Amino acid sequence: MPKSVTLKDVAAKVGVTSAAASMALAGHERISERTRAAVRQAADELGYVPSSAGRALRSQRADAVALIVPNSSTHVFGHLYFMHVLTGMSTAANAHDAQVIVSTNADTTSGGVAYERVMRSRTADGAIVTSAAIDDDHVQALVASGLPVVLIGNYPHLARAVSVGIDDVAATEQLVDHLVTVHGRRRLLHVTGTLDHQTGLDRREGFLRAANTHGLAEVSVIEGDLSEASGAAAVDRMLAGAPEELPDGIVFANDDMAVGGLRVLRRAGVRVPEDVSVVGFDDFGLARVTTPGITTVRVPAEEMGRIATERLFDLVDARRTSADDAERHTELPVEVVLRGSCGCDDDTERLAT
Amino acid sequence: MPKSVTLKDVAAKVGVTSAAASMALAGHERISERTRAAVRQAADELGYVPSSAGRALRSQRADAVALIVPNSSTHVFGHLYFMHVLTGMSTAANAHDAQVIVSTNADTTSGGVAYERVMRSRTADGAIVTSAAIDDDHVQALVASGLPVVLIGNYPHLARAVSVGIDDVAATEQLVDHLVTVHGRRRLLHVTGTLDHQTGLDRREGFLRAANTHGLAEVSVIEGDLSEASGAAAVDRMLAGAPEELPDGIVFANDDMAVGGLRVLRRAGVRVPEDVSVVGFDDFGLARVTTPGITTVRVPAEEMGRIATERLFDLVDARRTSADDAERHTELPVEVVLRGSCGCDDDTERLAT
DNA sequence: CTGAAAGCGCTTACAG
DNA sequence: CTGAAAGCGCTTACAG
Repeated sequence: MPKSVTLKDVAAKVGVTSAAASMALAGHERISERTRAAVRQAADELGYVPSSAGRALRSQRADAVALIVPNSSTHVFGHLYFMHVLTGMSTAANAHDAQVIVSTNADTTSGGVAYERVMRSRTADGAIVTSAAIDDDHVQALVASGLPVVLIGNYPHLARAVSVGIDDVAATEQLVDHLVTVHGRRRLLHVTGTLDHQTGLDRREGFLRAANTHGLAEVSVIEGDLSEASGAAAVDRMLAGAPEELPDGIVFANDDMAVGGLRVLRRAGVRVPEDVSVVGFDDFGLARVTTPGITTVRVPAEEMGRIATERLFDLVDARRTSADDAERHTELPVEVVLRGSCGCDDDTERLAT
Repeated sequence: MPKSVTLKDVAAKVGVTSAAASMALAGHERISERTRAAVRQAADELGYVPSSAGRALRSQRADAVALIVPNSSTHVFGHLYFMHVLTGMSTAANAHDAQVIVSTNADTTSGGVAYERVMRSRTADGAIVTSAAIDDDHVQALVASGLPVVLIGNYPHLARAVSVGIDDVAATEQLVDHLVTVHGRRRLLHVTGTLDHQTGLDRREGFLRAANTHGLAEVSVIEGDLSEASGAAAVDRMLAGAPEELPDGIVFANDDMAVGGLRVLRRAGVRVPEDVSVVGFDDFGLARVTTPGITTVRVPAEEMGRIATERLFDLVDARRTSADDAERHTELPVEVVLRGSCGCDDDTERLAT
């Protein structure tokens, strides 16, 4: 293995102290222009790269941010979601010359201690936590500990936390509006997400609110868990009902469940969208690919990751200065994407306001 | 922000030196059982977590591994692929109490210097490089530098590199065998992947080899780039040919292109699988969801990530001992997954040998 | 203005 | 056997 080049090596080559070399590379005024140039050249020639450990130890800053993936989430939320968030984080982190650490909980049992370990060990200067359950004590503890954390999603019970999210209630209302207003659907079924997550509650709330607004009498709700299988199961249950009372529209709390639902409907010979309109939520990749394409709400996961990370760097920097108390929650706009599953034209995918 | 607890704090609480406390926590024999217990208790009470920077600086080891994502790849390869690899890496890294760093190249221009920076700065002890182009000089340089690196994929031109991959040639041959033997297809089209990646070359090679084995006279090849759009474009071009010479089977080098191809075929009124059999490659998530489902080869991306990381830790450890020269290349088995797009029964998804 | 020490937190090799 | 220094690589605050 190649011996790594230290600042001392660079300094020795030029004939200055390593302190001087450090300042030279930092472009410090007090080092003469000539010396600075010499040091820079020596560093280049030797292939010097500062040791992250040395720098971190001295500056008390790791120049890294962590994405915390709760152990339950890999299954509950899709791979695609995390990758979008990660992409957004990378963009922001690159802009700050910081590394991105992905922290998955090793064991399902001992749970969230891992969160705090990462933070207390100062491996990362702060963390992004996404898709945490409402009653996740570890997240609560992490936020309460005062370590820099930005949450993705809505956490009304964690009022002090900094977060980035969308308006799930309003977005779901928009979907229902569309089904009622454009496609004349009135017997709607909602298949919920996990109800221990705020998104699950909010999307259900949006569904019920819009149903109420439109005076829909025959609405039903089945609890799902965001998995393809649970979407399929919900439709199975639905089809077991009286034929004349079958819903003419299904609002799935995410696209995965809609995929499972579509499969069951197809096998049962129920035509989508002729007999039943279907809508999903997320648009992380699947909805575009099915036949028909799934009308859905596009969640800007990548932008959420990017903005959350920007906010996180604000927090980290604020610890040195103390310009705290910017806005606590950032809400991003979403778009409804119209495809074939609701009854719109599948070929010309359109974005509704 | 909470002041972080150091070893000195723990030591002070017990009344020993920090050196002794360090040894106590490490379970060192020379510290009495009583002291060890006292130190452990103090550490617990104070919530002590070792500083990763301090430890890394001292031990010359970061306890972290990096996943390097070449800038070109985010678009070329799917999000799902990286997430599978990342999941596998996390599993292995957790088992070694190591962090996972995701390193995306910031700028498209200056390119791969970022690779070496991460490594030379010792932020990570080693790196996994995946989906690198054949002529990627940066990867070559990284491997040549002697820093611990494990490649995912096949790199015949980098004979000394440690790598984990699958046999793309044989897998593609299996697909063709299936189309010919089971479904009687003989006029086959291959839509290639990117030909500056070994997988692209190997899958084409497998296609041509099998076509030759079966004595297929009317085969054609169109170059693609793994994107959905390029799959669609390839089929557009195919459909522009003489109707009586249209292929009766298409072998796409990945599922994304197959998705694009299916869309175009559907719009053109060509029935899949009745008129044309379609197969893809990867099975990272899309192929299961389309209608019909896409017959494909399941690439064990998660396992590749896990095993590559295990190999990487071997390399990192080998630098201290020197038990080098295990096997250079690990080849993992793949499965053909039969779905509806080739003509098999879509409902009972089967795995062929 | 500039040289060089001190110290971030840790662990091991050394001195007693 | 045990106490405490030395040093990993870095940068800033201090002494001259």
